[in-house]
Amino acid sequence: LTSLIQQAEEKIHHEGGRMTTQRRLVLTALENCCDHPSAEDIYEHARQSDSSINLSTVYRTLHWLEENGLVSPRHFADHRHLDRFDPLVEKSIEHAHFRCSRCGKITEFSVPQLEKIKQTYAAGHGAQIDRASLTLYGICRECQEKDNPDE
Amino acid sequence: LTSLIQQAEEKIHHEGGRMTTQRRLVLTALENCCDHPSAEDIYEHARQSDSSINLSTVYRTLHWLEENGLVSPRHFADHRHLDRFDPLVEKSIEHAHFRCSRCGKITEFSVPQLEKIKQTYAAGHGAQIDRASLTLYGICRECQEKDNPDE
DNA sequence: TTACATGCAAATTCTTTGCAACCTA
DNA sequence: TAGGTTGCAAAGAATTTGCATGTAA
Repeated sequence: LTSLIQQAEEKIHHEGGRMTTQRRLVLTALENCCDHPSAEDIYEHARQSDSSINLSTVYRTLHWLEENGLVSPRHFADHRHLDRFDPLVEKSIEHAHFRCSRCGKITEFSVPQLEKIKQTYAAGHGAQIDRASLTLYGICRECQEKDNPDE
Repeated sequence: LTSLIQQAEEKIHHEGGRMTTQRRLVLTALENCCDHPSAEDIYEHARQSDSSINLSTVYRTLHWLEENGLVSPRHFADHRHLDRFDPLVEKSIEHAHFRCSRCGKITEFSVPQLEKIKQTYAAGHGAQIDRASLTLYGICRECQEKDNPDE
């Protein structure tokens, strides 16, 4: 298993891009600074090695890494940026979502295993679980067909 | 099963609040406008009935509904507001997260069922799944103990 | 040498807040 | 009538963009 930096280096060169000090710093921060760092966390960590690095560079690098499958963005329910809402009527069945990364379409589906997963975590960690959020990301059938109209 | 508006009406009165035209419009929009509406979607939908409604009212109502368990916020990976990042090395094991709504602490855990869930969806819908994001929300053991120090 | 990347500052987008006016119970 | 709610406008926060300059290959 190769490291994040090695994989990134390979991809960057493969695309005709360049490995820079700043990109190395962002990659190092991603691995070392903390679990689930925010852009700001990464910026602060990188800053300790090179105080001239800029926040926008961190954002640009993060986007690039994401597009190339080297980081996975996570969206936790903080207080800010609550993007989408589902109305809830009491005891409505828990559902999950699929989101197409190409066209953005969101599809709901039910996941019988979810209840069990919640129970298992609750039992194992003594936590009280209020709700679960499961989203799959990928390419929907329609978008795949658009990509390969001949098949 | 009672409707969202009925449940909201009950809760509002129970808390000494008031049912207003604007709140009714937001609730109606939540049920009718589209799946997974954004605050903006709800605003636009509500506007069609009363063009004087304000976006900040929509946000305030949405927050209130969320605090009272009547809507569930969802966080999809759009282009904006990518809050947290996980580095990914190829074929790293898929993990899920628990986030305590009280203290904000995030715990990772593995979910053997995830692989199966992805495969099932892919097979059923012809989609290509790139990654999954599962987060449980609730109260962690520590925070529960703080709430009930006597038990 | 020549694109590609960067820093900087300004622009955007999304969300929240203070406050006087308004309206529901 | 009284206190919860609203609209408005301005403040905040997080993120993106344009452009001249710097730099890896």
